[in-house]
Amino acid sequence: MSYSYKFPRPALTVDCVVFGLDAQDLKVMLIQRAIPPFQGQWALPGGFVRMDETLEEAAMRELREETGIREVFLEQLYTFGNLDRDPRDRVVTVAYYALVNLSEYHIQATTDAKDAAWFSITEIPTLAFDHERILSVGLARLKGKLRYEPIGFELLPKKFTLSQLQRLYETVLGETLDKRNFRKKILSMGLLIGLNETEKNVTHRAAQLYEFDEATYRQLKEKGFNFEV
Amino acid sequence: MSYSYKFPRPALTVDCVVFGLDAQDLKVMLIQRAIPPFQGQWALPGGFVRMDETLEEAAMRELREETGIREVFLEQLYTFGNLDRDPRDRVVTVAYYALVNLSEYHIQATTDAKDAAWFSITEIPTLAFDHERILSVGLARLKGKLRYEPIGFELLPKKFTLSQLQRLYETVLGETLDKRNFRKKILSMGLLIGLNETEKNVTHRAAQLYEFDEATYRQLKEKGFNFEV
DNA sequence: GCAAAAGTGTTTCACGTACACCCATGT
DNA sequence: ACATGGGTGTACGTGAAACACTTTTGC
Repeated sequence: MSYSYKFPRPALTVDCVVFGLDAQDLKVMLIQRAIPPFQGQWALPGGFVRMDETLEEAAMRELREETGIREVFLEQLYTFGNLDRDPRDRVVTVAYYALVNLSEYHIQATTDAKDAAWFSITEIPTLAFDHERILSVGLARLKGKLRYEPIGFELLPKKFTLSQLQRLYETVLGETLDKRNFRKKILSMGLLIGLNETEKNVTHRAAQLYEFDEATYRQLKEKGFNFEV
Repeated sequence: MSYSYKFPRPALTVDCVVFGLDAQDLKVMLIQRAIPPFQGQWALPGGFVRMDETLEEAAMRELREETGIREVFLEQLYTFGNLDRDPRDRVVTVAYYALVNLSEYHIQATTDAKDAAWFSITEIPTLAFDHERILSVGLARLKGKLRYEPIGFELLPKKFTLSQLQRLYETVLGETLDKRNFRKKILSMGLLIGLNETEKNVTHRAAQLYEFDEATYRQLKEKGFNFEV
């Protein structure tokens, strides 16, 4: 191959920290490596960046190929460039994090040859490369952003109850919130559309369903509004 | 050269958005390119990542070589990987931003062959590559972080007056702040050490000097304290 | 009728905000 | 003495936090 700039080049990969939320806790998608190095170990989904795709496209493609996930919230996290990340070669990786709605979306455990599975954030196995560090940076970012940007909705179905939303915040942030104060604050922002619809198949009083009002959020944001929970 | 992973590789560079503050306004360090592409145009300092250095080391080295700057606050900003960033080749760049104290530190305009100069943030010339976009992302980050992390002190001399600190916030955030409220808030955090020393060579009443108490900040931070202006 | 979660207001306190005058220093 | 910024306190209003009982539904 021929390059215009004649310098030795690190290999460039993308890796994705994919978060999902189920009734129990926060989950992360991992894949079991089919090939060395770290063959058989669990790792974040990811792979090499091709010459004809942007970084975000590469992250999307790897997610699709390895986990079947499409059209999710995806945002760049951090770029890791330590010298010893990969035992074979110098590899720099651009990490992304993704938020998926685990309830609507029963993701195929396997699309590629590898195994893919959801792990509770409290039961993460030893990971390949420096992926434990990447995961912890991803988790810190999720916690940080959840408070002042409305990204939590990406983890819920389109229609959700206020209790689901509250549980989401409690689970991710690791603290309990007061029900009345939470509802007051969330509803006072005027960013939830109350539907004439309630939960189904539930063994107690059915709760009202809501949708996040993305259009209104964008308008408010332009005017300097700050989402904050 | 021989690589373990046989994929074509994008070239990898680092670029730095270096901010400084003088009596007038916020400044950015630019260098004039000595070689193509974009020869003669202004650009952010930066260059290729070597195989034996981390990304942060590369950013530090480029700063040192091109501008003479050492030992500054440096933090990763974002990684830019569009296909058309460089007309000659696929180049991915990891951008950093740096904060320097422009008053103590009279930076050599030229250390390398290129010209280096400070530009007011309001008078930025056309920049090479996608550096205008990188700069705008850097500025947004600076504004965002200034509010909830004590990074502003990096732009001031070690000993500073409260008015200097307030002017810094006003300049970067682009809004005026109430003097009494600003002092009350800043001092109530207990993170400034009041010195038995005042300004020198000033044509009016000399103001008391303060230092940022980094050690105390770190302790408070561990306990969950959040800096916020 | 009972279990399980939904839904609902008020009081209290802390903090943010608005605001104006005297002081010290150098020329 | 005058010009320039340094330094200081209070009153008010908003929003965060604490807190408990009734309602609905399925079993």
